Amino acid sequence: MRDPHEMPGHLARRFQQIAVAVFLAEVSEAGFDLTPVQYAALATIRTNAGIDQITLAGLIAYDRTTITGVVDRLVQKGLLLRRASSRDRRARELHLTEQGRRTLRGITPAVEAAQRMMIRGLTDKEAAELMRLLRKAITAGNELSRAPLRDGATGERS
Amino acid sequence: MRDPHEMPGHLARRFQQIAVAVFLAEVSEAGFDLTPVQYAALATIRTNAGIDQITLAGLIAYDRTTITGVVDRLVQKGLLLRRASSRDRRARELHLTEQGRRTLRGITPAVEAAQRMMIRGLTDKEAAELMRLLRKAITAGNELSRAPLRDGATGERS
DNA sequence: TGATATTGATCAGTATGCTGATCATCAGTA
DNA sequence: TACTGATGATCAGCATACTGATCAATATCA
Repeated sequence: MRDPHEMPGHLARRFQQIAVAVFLAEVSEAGFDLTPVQYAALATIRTNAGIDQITLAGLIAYDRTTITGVVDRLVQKGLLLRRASSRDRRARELHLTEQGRRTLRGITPAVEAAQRMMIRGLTDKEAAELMRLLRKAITAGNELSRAPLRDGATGERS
Repeated sequence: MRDPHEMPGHLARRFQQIAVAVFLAEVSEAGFDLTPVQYAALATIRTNAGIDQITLAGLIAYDRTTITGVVDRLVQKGLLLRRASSRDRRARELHLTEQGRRTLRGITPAVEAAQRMMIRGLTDKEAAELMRLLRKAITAGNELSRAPLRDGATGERS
């Protein structure tokens, strides 16, 4: 374990580094300008229209202080609407714009190509096993980061 | 593949997020103030005294523009010496200070505890398989990021 | 040798991600 | 109702990472 290259932490960082690079390359080649983080936020808002920022952060495991900037940039790009909630004046309701919906539809092939590209060295069986092991490790470690996943769909937050 | 949570890219990001949080928690609890990136740089310089910054970046797959700031902060903390090379006046030679060596020795147990913690949900066999699959995917994707790994030990750069 | 290309390092700018703080609002209770 | 605590959002500050540019020094080759 003395060699940093054999440490899980190093491998995690390196795989993530490649994943982001591949995502940006594929998306850019398809003519879009969207980061992995922005894509995940957009896709999550599509299936949760009117969601507030904290709940959004929980659904994709982003830090609450990070989500502010991400939403800022998506609003800036015209892909998102942020408006005050009528029920809770602290909260902001998030909605896709028509351009946001178009962007999501158009970008999907590039995103899926990127997912295949970042595991291109693995067989299908190996790729499936990698996903399974990552999910298992992530589930066990969920509470260890400041921004754990909050599965809102199950009503856990109620 | 429509659910972002099933995408390799999302899993990569989340695992890395947990890995960093675990590292910082363990290291901080042991009384040290060092990031994963700073640790890897320090450990690599220990076994490659006098290395220049570009070579260091290649050995741990950091971007060359990132390494400048990392080295800055390590020098600031008194763990590293950066001095001009006599053979190539463009280059900076990096050396550990005595405090840098002491820090590396003292921090090792915490670093190893962190590596175990971030895969605590897996059996030993599963953990080994996860490492193998990550290494394989990373090797195949090495050239896809701006900061690929350059294995200086094999003399590839000669 | 002299023009050209390459290389080591740095910088400005942008985008995550975090720590810790603040502010307004809401919810619960005495 | 007034107090207290919790919550949604934002902010300042710091540390990765990246894009693309610049500068000085070195290497290469006509």
